Amino acid sequence: MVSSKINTEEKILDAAKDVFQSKGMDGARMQEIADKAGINKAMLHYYYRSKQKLFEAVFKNAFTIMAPKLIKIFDSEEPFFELIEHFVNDYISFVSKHSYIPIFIIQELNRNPEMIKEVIAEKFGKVTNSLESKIEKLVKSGEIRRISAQQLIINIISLCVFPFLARPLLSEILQKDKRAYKALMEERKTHVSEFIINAIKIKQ
Amino acid sequence: MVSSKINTEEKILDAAKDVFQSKGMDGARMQEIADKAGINKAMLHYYYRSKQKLFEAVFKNAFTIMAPKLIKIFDSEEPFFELIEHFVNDYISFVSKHSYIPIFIIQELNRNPEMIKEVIAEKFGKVTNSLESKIEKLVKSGEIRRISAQQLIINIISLCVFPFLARPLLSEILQKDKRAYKALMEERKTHVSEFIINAIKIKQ
DNA sequence: GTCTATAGCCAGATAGAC
DNA sequence: GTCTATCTGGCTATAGAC
Repeated sequence: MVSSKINTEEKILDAAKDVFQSKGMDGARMQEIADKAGINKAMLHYYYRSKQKLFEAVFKNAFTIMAPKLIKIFDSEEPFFELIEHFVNDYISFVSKHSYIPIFIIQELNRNPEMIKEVIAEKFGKVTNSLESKIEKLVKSGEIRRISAQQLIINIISLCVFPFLARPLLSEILQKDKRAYKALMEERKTHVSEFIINAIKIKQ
Repeated sequence: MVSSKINTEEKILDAAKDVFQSKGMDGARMQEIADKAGINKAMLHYYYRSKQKLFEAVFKNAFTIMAPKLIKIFDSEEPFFELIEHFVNDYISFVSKHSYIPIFIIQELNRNPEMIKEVIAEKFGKVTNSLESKIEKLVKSGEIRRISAQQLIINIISLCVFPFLARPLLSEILQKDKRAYKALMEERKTHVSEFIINAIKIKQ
């Protein structure tokens, strides 16, 4: 029984996602994808022509899931401190559930930086400007400290994502097993936004 | 002239470093390493027996360069705020010069998390404790805000390293070319420590 | 120690029957 | 659409001459 008659095309994409995201483009094997999808190698080529094309489908998919979550920080009308709280909480929750996605995207973009131009569109350009001017306004009105908007954006994303990329290293340094590390990440949903707000808020 | 008669073994390790760090274990080709070292494939096996062994030599080397720089944050006797300033400045300088190393280590540790146990020794365990108790002391004496020592450590490392891992993504989002992104990283040498200190310092 | 030549394997891709 | 069988090429690794 199980997933008997969903689209073969989708079964392939699902299996490919697992394999590519854990092994990377170069480490992935078409045979393993076929096995995991419950079909044979020939079918992979029937649907996707080549390993490269299949990989691109998986990558674009991952990026398409990731981008809207990320873009929320640029794109909200909430008051700034609430925006930070919500973004940090939501984004860390998302990455906790899909921890393969960031390392996959980062890794493959470093392998082949040109890929980004195919997926990013100009979506981001406009929204970054709007956040930047929002931050600059808060600086001028004296609600937050003088700070570079771009640096602040980098900081927010860094604090949310990095601990998931570096989990093997950090969990060893901090002597945390899997469960304890997960608890630490859970804590971060509130810790990080407090940290950021403390860094920028001007006390009256 | 040039590097004519340095050890063949070192020439190999140098070439292997370049290739493994830009292509990863799976993407690297022994032929390319041989070409870059100016010798032939047979020599690679003569000196290192297998691709795996050569890779391990490169990985341990990279980790051995990285670890002492990282460990400085745990291991210094400076006053805490100065420690942060110096660590952030030095670590970002280091990563700027060797930007392949962090992505290489992170990537390969995710591919094979067991590797860490072979390289990390217990060096880290002791020093983390010492930093943690130092932070806890500052919390109790009211010099810095109540904060989890471990979260703070994660934050510091995140803010230093992540922008180099995510450069292809961030430089596209922020619309920075290579030169402008480098300038942003230069700025971070002071920006990040100010940000951290503002986040934790208690104003009188 | 260093080379050329090649063994041996395994991957991605395709042909062609059903 | 789905399969089996196979081609073709490229890779790691080794044998063996110098």
